[in-house]
Amino acid sequence: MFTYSTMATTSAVRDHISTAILDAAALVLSAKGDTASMEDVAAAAGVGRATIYRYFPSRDDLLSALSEVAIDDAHRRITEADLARATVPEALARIIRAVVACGIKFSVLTSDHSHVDRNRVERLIRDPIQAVFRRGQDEGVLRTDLTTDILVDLFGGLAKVALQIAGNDELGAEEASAVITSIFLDGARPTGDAAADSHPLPSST
Amino acid sequence: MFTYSTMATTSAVRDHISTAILDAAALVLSAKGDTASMEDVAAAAGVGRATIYRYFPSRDDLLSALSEVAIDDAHRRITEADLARATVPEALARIIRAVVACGIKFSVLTSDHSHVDRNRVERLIRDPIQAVFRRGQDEGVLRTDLTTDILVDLFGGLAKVALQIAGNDELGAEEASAVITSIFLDGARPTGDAAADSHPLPSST
DNA sequence: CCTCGGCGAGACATAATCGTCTCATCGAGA
DNA sequence: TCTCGATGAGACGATTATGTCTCGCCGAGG
Repeated sequence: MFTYSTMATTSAVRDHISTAILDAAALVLSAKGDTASMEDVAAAAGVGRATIYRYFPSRDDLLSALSEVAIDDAHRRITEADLARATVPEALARIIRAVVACGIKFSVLTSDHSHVDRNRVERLIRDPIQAVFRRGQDEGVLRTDLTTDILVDLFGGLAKVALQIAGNDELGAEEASAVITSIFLDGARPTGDAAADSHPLPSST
Repeated sequence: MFTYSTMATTSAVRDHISTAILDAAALVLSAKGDTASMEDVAAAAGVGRATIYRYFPSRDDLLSALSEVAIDDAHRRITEADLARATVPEALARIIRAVVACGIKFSVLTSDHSHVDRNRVERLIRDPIQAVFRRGQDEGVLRTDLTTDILVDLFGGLAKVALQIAGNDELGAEEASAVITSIFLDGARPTGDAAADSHPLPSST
């Protein structure tokens, strides 16, 4: 038998340290890439290298856990965004806000070479987003001359830029998401001042 | 003394092998990230590992040479695009075409963690592109509520998407560049069917 | 046919990292 | 104060990649 108080404190502390390690890992990985060593992570987390192995048995386990946390965080924010009950433009803005709020963790999911469960990302994150785009096309708010896949890719590319300029403090999170939504929906031409040049697309694929 | 013919053949062969190694390095690095080993590169290039060291004394030298080649290639294409003599929308399309033509090599320049001379990239590649955006704003073709820096970043994000969908063979190079240009300039709303939702931007920073 | 230069294969030493282990220390709780 | 558990520091062997070297091979040119 053991005292509950002790266990409670301990497990709370464990969670705290575990989170610190994962955050540090996200930071270091996004900064130095896959070549970041366990010592780098330990230093960034302010713990000893051995401590990391007490929480994550191997490097692979750490990376997998990080990926898991990133997916969960992104999924939670996407779910809370309640995309289905917002207008499409508002839903797009919420998606960007969710991505920016995820911050560095989100970039873990977009870095090709790591331990990311692509199927989970697809199902938990990309699918609900893609649903917004499909709805946008159905409602006539989004172009239908491009596949939803490509629209999602384009929006995703802009989302990464939002992450970057919000991380650089070039713009605040709110401004950044407004900019991305505005550019994606209406483009970079001065508002209301369209035309002046024709850009025919090859008829839809 | 030595025969010219021998030297000529040899140096031609050397150039050929050197290029093969650099191409393989670009391919492997973009696929596996910084963790790619010299053996990976050698295998991809179809040469022995020792041969790489005969051409590039160290791993660093290989990466630096690769970066150099990538910068030169991108710079050459940007220069040949003759951006200053095209309309802004046409210039944007040419930029995307140049990026897509660069292919995998271009992604070397955008991968944060490597031996890229940021100043050279800034001066040789980003500056001429930024000039197009500045001109676009001056001519009233591009919004002025965003800094040119941010516009370039946004366009860059879309350029990477172009690279990706062209690499996936989802779209041909021409289509991809047309799509990106069109989305960037006019957005994802159906053409001519604007309105329906207001998205006020915070007044320019 | 013979020589020669470069290539592939692989052995080798070195360095870095991983993963395990031990030990001294430190703080929380009895 | 004393005990216990977890931490940080660091030693250790194992693994892996780097960079150097040698050796056998092959194809080009004489």
